[in-house]
Amino acid sequence: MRYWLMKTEPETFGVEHLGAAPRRTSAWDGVRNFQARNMLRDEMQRGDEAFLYHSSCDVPGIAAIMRIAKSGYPDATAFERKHHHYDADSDPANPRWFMVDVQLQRRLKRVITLEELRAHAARELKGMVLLRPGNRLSITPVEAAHWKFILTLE
DNA sequence: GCCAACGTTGGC
DNA sequence: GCCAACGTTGGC
Repeated sequence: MRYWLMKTEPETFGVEHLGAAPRRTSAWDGVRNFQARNMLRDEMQRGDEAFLYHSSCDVPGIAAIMRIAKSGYPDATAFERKHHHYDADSDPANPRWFMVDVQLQRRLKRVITLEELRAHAARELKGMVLLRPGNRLSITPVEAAHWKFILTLE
């Protein structure tokens, strides 16, 4: 089992959108970056766990834990002409973009902020992809040791 | 294959 | 709103 961190803007798709109904799953659509696509398509497996990270907001940070409920499958929004994420170059016979289904496991008791994570960047969280300068990837792998440490901050 | 121009991301 | 850091595009 692997661990991931998935970024989202809370106003667009935050923890509230995942929530409420138990066992509800949501498709993580709209990823239009090849590196992230490769992870969605090739690496993320059902049962993996992922931090839900809120970006572009007042307090960026980790807000919840999700479980991958379904491994990668074609992102159908790429084929919908009217859709915000439409991509004319994605051929339904050979889809370019992929998504996974996620399921909320639990909200964290509090948001673990980017600032806090950065405070440990030189030691406990050394090498964490999220903290690398210039990183913009919306999906990043998380090492098991980092995952555990972050939960101790909660 | 190079690289400049451009668009996007995302913290601040 | 600013801007650095990337990714993508497209001319050559």
